[in-house]
Amino acid sequence: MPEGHVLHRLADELTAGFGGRVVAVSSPQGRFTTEAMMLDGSTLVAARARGKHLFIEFTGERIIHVHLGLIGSMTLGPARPVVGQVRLRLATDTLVADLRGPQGCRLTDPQHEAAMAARLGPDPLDPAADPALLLARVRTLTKPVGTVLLDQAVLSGVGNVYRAEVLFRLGIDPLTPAADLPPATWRAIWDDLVVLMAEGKRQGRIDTVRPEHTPEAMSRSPRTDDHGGEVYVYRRTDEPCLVCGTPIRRRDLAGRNLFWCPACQQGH
DNA sequence: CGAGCATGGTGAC
DNA sequence: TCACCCTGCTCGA
Repeated sequence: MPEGHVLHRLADELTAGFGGRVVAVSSPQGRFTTEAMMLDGSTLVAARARGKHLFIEFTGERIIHVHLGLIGSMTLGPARPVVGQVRLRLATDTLVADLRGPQGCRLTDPQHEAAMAARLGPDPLDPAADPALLLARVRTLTKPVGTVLLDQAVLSGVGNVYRAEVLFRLGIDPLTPAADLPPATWRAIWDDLVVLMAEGKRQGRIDTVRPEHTPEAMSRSPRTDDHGGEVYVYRRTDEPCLVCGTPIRRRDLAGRNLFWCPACQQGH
């Protein structure tokens, strides 16, 4: 369930719970045993997120690079027995972090982290990110905006939910060629993502509906989807648009399900 | 209880 | 473009 907000939240939790502490590192499942043994008993310095990548730094410039992929998860909680397949466990006397089903988990170094960071576009959750890099990049791209938003080299941290929701909120047709959108529109996309993703990080869920369209305001039932948030179009195929009532549509774009309102999203 | 699917990305072809 | 990674949930039989 990971878009960028999940990784940034996780990085903060790891730093708060394990930063400056001696950490027991293990790999109950066995796929990371060699690396875990080298780190076991080391002090965790800090954890950082860059887009959807997570970097957990230990003393001696040793860094665990984690990518959760589609199905991976990392959960923090009180000390408890290992249940199921745990690729990596970080533990103190009172706190445990279990990594399950990640796409990637490897021991690397600062050079590798820097190289990875260099391949990523600006991250709306990075306070130091420069949206000018995004604007310069998209000026030459003819692919649809709905495709470009998922390209981590152009913009990092955005996933399939934020893609659909930010395009709806700004009334943009997802198939509009990226370069056809005026710079001001791309700037508006960036600004909206900064707000939405910061809120997503803070709440631990994705909420994108404006106050006037909330379940309370519209006397409708709250949404109970996997990510738990209130959204306009994501996974609402054939349901009425919360703004105009037109059935929400779905199609494949960039290998992922795209959801949009054909009536509200005609502009660019 | 099995099939299908999912907020993601890689690598083979 | 597709198989695959590998987990957890939902849905239909």
